[in-house]
Amino acid sequence: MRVNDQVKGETRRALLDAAARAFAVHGYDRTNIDRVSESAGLAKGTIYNYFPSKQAIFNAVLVEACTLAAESVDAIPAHAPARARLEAFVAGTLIWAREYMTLALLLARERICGDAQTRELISEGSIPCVEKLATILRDGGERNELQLDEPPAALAHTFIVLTNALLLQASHGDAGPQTISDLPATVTGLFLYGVTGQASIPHHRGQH
Amino acid sequence: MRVNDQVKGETRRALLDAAARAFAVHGYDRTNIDRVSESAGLAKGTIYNYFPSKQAIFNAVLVEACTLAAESVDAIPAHAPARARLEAFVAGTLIWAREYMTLALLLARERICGDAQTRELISEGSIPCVEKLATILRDGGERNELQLDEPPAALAHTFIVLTNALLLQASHGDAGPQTISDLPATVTGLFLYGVTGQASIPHHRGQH
Amino acid sequence: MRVNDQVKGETRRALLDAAARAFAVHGYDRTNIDRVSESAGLAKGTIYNYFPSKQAIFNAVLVEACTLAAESVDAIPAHAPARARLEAFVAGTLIWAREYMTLALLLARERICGDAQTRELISEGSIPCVEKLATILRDGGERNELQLDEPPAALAHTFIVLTNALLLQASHGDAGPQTISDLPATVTGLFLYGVTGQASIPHHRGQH
Amino acid sequence: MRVNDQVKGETRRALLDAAARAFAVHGYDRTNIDRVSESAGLAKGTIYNYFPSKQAIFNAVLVEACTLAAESVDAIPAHAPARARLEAFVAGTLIWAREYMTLALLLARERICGDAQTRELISEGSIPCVEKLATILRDGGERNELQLDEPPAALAHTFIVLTNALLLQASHGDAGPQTISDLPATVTGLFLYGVTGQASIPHHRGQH
DNA sequence: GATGAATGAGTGTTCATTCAT
DNA sequence: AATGAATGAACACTCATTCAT
Repeated sequence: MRVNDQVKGETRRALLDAAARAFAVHGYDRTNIDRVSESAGLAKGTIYNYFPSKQAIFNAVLVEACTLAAESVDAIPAHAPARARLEAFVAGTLIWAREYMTLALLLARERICGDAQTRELISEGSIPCVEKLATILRDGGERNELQLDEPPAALAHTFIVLTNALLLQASHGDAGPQTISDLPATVTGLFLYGVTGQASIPHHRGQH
Repeated sequence: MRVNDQVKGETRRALLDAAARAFAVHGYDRTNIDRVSESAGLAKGTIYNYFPSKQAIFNAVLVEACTLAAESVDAIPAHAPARARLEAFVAGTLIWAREYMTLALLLARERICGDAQTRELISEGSIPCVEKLATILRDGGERNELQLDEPPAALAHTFIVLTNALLLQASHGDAGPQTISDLPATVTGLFLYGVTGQASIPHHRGQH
Repeated sequence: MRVNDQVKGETRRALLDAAARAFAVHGYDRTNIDRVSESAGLAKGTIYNYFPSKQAIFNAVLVEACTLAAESVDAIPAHAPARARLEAFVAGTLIWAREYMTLALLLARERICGDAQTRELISEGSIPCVEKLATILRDGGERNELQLDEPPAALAHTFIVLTNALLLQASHGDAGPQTISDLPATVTGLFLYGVTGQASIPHHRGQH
Repeated sequence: MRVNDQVKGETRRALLDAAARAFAVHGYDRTNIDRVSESAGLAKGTIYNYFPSKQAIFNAVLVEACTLAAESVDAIPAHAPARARLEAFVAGTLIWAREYMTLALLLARERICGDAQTRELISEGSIPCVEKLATILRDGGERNELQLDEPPAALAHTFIVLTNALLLQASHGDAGPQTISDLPATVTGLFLYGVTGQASIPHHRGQH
């Protein structure tokens, strides 16, 4: 059935999409290959022409999510205050999270609650994001906008975990302070200045 | 008969303990009833004399975890600054988390990543905690120690999610800023004043 | 369903019997667990309460076959001419082969055509048989009834392979010289004196 | 077109070779079409342009093996003693077995342990061999070199089974009396005169 | 009440075969 | 004629649950 690469790519895409949906909704264990293939409009066996195992599809979905997440923060202004850059980071993340909500939630969940192997995978896939964030924080430190008690990379990681946790909370609807739209300002504010409302003060101070 | 009741209680306890351990380590789906009963030193069928289903044991474990977590924050000083009370809250949480680490991690995981039904269960079980926290925040607001932009209950929920996320991160070893011992100060500081290092200033101010 | 050892033993027996039948008729690969359990009158899962895997049942069947085969040659006269003892050996083998024909054919087939691991298993299980045979041959050599050009153990092995090959041939119905009843004399005669009909001559010579 | 036919023939050859190798190494059930085609350097679908089914390839391989085996015993001296002719028969068989070892072992295995249909196929393919052998034996009987208690055709069949069993045993390495090189003399000697070492005596007698 | 053998629906995975290209 | 993607029946094995003892 010699088929060109485009068709193959589309099939792969359909499988990844169906898998992402299923994994996001039901989690790894309760997702079953049968229904993934069905939902992709393909036979069960077809999955195994594209991925060697259920775990492999799962990993492929996560890796893709990491890649998209990394791309989503490409357009962060280089010469802005740290706070603005952090907000841009979260805002970028949110744009793709809106477009690929299930994927973003899946990634958030696995990042926080996944098993060791999965977290390791995500860790590796998140290196670009972490580095981008770390740079922002380091720059902020050097310009005395921020006072960092911890290594920038560690803070970056915490920032991402925090963002993901709040994204999940927001998605649960019982969210708390923020709607999803407010997440960038909320997360950044919380991260930088806590919930006490001083959030805007140093920010404005920085703008003076 | 008293003795029988006691024995029954002990059996139930053994089952809950074994289940908690298993669920914490392997998650719901990968935990199997067989091994739970084995690890409790009982026969598989016995579980079904105490719980109607696997899901029921899981729920019982979570409810117990919530109860323990609520008890752990009983001894929070009533007439202290908000920050100190929040730290005491996290510290109390950590004390039981240390003693029942697996249980605490299980609860944290399910609170953030569990399915809707599980989260609902935890939500209900966490009402005492949330109320306690909300009171602290409300008090802090009334005394002008804190400036709350959001309803105290919502902030309380966020505070708990935040604590749990950082607890998980810490437990993963790749933790970031804090060791588990530092969690109370870190979480409280982060929550109240962000990472920018102003953390201690209002705190000390509050102590004057 | 606390059940006594006898019932357990019977279940195990039923499974082994059904498995032996199936493996003998269809071979390892075409035997499927489902039908084995069905044919034993049990559910599929039950098999896995008794054996950890299909391979394990197969091995258990073969080991049992080896044991029975070994027992079948217990009653060989110690002080008879080598030929008579060899015939008694084959006759004993045939008695159990008649009673457990499928088992005997399975064993024969696997001994000759099984894969390396299976043959190794059978080799080990056949040590008692081989030793018994080797002793007969060695004795025959020492009494000058036989002239052995090869080590007795090697000859014993060949003798068994030969017996098994002819048993299989006989069972195929297109057998050739012998019916199954004639196998003891045929095999022994063939092994000792070939097909040329001098079979009885040295035999008698040996008796002088 | 001549060239196309030649190419077709070569493709068919490559497929048969790859199939023979695979079937010989892994057996029918564990051989999969995918790997056969791969090992032939062709696409999976191509096999089905040449053979209607897996079973058909298998059969074709066996038929070819029978043909080769038959050709291998073409050059048997017509006017020699029976023993020499039998040895020549085994020697011829061995020459092709050496060249096509996997094929020879496959054939041996299926001849002895194959299912009814497969054995029937081999039976038919072996008619030339059996007739050649039967003639040798009949001649030997008429010249009083051999005393046959059974129909020559039946003895011929037994002789072939015996040869195949010992070939397999030898190939297993745990062979017993003979290396493969010794097989002609061993098999013939065993078949004619048993293991007692009188093997050569009647032979020499026949030569006087 | 405790037991653990029995159950059978459900799972991930394989693979001979088909057929559009 | 050759390809290899698609198929789906079949398989070994798992496991929550039941229930006779």
